[in-house]
Amino acid sequence: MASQTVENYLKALYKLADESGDVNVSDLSTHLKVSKPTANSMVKKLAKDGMVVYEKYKPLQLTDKGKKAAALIIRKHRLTEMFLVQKMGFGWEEVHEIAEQMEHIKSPAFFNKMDEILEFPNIDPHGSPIPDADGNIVLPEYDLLSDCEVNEALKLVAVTHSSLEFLQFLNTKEIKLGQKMKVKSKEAFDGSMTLLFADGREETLSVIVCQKLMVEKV
Amino acid sequence: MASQTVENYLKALYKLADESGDVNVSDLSTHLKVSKPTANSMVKKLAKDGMVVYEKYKPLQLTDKGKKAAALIIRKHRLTEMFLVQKMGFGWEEVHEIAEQMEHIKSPAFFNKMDEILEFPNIDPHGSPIPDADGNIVLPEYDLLSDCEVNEALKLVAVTHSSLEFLQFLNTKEIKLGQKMKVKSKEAFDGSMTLLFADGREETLSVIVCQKLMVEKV
DNA sequence: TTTTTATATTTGTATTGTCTAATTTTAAAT
DNA sequence: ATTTAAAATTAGACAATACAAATATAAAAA
Ligand SMILES: [Mn+2]
Ligand SMILES: [Mn+2]
Ligand SMILES: [Mn+2]
Ligand SMILES: [Mn+2]
Repeated sequence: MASQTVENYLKALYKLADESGDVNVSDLSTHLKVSKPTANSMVKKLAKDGMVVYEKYKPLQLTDKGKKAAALIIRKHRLTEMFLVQKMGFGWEEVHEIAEQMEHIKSPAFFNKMDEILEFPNIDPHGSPIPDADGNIVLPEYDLLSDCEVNEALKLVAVTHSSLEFLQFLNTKEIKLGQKMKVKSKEAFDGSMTLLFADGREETLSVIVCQKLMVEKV
Repeated sequence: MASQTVENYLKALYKLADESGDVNVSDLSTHLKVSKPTANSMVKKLAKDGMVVYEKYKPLQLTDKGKKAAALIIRKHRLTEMFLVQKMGFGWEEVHEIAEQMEHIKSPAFFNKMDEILEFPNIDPHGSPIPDADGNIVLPEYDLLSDCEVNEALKLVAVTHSSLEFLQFLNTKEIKLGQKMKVKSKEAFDGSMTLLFADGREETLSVIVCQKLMVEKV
């Protein structure tokens, strides 16, 4: 059974590859807030255990085994977040830190029960897909709000960053997943967008925010 | 913040003192399935941290600080067990192992939410009292079923051992907390008791079982 | 009181996961 | 083509947690 430490490395490798293609030891050390030698020696250990393909000075790659292990941890993380929000009444901004710990619980029965109580959800409270029990994940095809044009009718389906500060900012603006909206205007100068929500509300968001919101055309 | 390892030692010291008065290093090493030198060095570390009063070759004692820390871990354990049974549909025999891991989650908000959802329970699914948020615990005054006499009217209020095997045994006999019963007979020879339940059912239980059941006179 | 046994402790070693400092390799800039 | 900078690796150390073997102490038995 992998230690919590090893599990966190696997998850980090998976996420970094997902976000930015090639992953190097520095990325990993930055993401996990450990020194480069620490990340380096862990990578060698993971390679020895068949989790990572590793050649000195080359980008890191998870093996299929490593990917599956990582996906199963992410499954536990996201099921937990969904449970905390849907069944325990937490806000979407409060659940990440708790899930960060719960994802290491060793009990298939516990997570299966969560899954069942939640009626087998496909996404977590931030719109990220939940891998299935085999570690397979369906990557949804969403658009970045910042790439959308004036007059497009959209639905907010995911946020790509789930920091406390960002989610609290969205809370103050009453912006939630599932909301329908239309792009009213887009500033050429700074990329900021004014959105018209279904309930008539209008909000102007900076490009920095729009780049973190994923939408679907409706 | 105490490590999971340290938390397990504190909890073990608390439980052993509760069950058997004086605790020595061997008891601790047996209970936690570690060698005596390992237990010995941990005890010295706990003494240095003000959790344990320790003098070479003397019985071990938790300080008030150590007792409080232990009680707060036990609080998390028992709240979790209650949540798993009451809100997630687990059987009382399934929850101990999961709670053993969940008790180490660092998130007051998480356990406060559980407490609230459960409407501030006083006992866990096995009838053990749940310490309050300050680590104070009310020790209930129950009787051992094995000490009761013929014809006494009783209510089952707690089990003193929660092993999977014992709880599964009780399940097969459909014996649950809260059930009312009367002692129909008691064998002088082997101490076994025949109980008459409120629903008319009769069960004969060995003294070994009766010594693990706590009752209240009604 | 001496001997035996059980318990406890010390000593020395291993593993995991971390660090800093020094060195090496690769990539980028001149 | 050299030089410089960034990235990666190696070397050496340390804290936490564990063990086995050797030794010491206390308690029980003779
Ligand atoms: Mn998360
Ligand atoms: Mn984690
Ligand atoms: Mn328990
Ligand atoms: Mn535990």
